[in-house]
Amino acid sequence: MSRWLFKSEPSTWSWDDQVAKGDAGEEWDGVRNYQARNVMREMKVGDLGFFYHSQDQKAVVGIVEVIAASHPDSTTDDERWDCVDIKAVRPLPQPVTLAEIKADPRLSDMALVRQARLSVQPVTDAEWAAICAMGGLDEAP
DNA sequence: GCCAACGTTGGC
DNA sequence: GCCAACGTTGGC
Repeated sequence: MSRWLFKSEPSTWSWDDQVAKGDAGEEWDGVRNYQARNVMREMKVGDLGFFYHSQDQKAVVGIVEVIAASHPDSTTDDERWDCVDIKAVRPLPQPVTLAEIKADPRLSDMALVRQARLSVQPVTDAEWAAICAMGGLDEAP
């Protein structure tokens, strides 16, 4: 099972918005970037990901699960763009900030650090475990 | 609010 | 196919 990271501006789509959707989840639509789209095409149902708030908060705030594999983005007729559906699983007891991530040598290769503008990213198992621990989870899900 | 990074578009 | 111009994102 693979791990991912989804970046969102909270003013557009926040963790609270995601939680409010419950188990029904929501399309991660609106991505118009080939690299991010290609990342989503690799996702499988049951994969987990981090939910990251860009802009003001700049922190990983929660964990989401992929509940539908890549399919056409319903917000456009342009067939180039696909997206997955995700649902909120649980918040991190303590958000992990970008500053903490940048300060941790284990996380220096993360796309979050290397490619700030990529909105959907892969996360390695080691990075996943490290951030879960930093976020206050006893055990990485 | 500014600016660096970087992706996209369009003219040639 | 190249590259300049332009637009957007996101950190500071």
